Amino acid sequence: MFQGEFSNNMDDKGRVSIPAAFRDTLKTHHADNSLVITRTPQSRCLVAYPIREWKRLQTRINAMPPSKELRAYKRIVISSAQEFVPDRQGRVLLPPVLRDYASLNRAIHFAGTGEVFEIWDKEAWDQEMEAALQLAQDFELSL
Amino acid sequence: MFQGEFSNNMDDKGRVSIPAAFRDTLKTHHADNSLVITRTPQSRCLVAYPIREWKRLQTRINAMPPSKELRAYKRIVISSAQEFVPDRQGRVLLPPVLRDYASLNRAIHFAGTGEVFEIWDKEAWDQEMEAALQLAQDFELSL
DNA sequence: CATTAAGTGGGGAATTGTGGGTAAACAGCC
DNA sequence: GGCTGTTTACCCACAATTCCCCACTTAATG
Repeated sequence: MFQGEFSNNMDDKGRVSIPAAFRDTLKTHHADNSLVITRTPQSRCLVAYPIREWKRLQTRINAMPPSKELRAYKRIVISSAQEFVPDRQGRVLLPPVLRDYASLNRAIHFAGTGEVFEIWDKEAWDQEMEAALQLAQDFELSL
Repeated sequence: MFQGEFSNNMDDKGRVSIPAAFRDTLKTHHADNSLVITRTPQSRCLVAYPIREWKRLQTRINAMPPSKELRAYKRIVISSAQEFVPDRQGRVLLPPVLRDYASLNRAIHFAGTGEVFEIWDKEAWDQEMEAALQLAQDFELSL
């Protein structure tokens, strides 16, 4: 289970430390410290899957009937997917394609969402938070 | 398995480096570093097949009953197909026919799609991405 | 305080990508 | 055919990126 939020800095070479908490859950729950990182259509951020979860997603996708939307989804999610093994310091080097998509600068924000975790540019995350606040506020009033 | 996306530049002579990751999977999974590159009717991009995959496609095509559509398909896909062996630096020289079809300029984008990979003009790819994003946003919610 | 763990920075070797040079192959043209 | 200009194949050299290691800083721990 990936839980909690963490902020780390990407260095000039494009490396970011995966939060230790996440590396731990990888080790203990997956016995394998590699990650598949890819885009996601719903926001301008990246998603990191443990291999097992990634395979599950793939089989779910392959079981779906073909459609325009599915093709689009595959283009976004599947084609950009790459496997990463953190280096001895627990970092991964994010390639330009992924960096660009999520417009990652120096400050990176990690957010655990259960089976996977998201990788955000800190600023983008903060904005998303603001927007989410608004939405949730209005929502609560109607409760 | 061709996975991940990569961007490289085509030089003035029309040469592009095949991403090292793709050359690797060619080496390891096909023991043969030659590629068949051709047009695809689906989008304005090129598709690169390892020889084995190319042959599979051919046999599938040959097994089909003749039709107007098949003839059109063959014209697009088969006739433009050419075999390439990357040079010592891992590049191929894309001939004008192929370059024109995909309107390749300097910035070239490679996208792995499993058994094959696609070759796009970077700009065209970005546009495709935008469109795909629109389509896929609602779609993902249903996963 | 020493000690451990986490994040960060940087050096150097190896790999990958890019630019060019030269000679062979090819095409068009007188 | 022989000449000429263009394209292609093959080679070398440099630049940029990536990989793998070590070291420093800061914070948490006993």
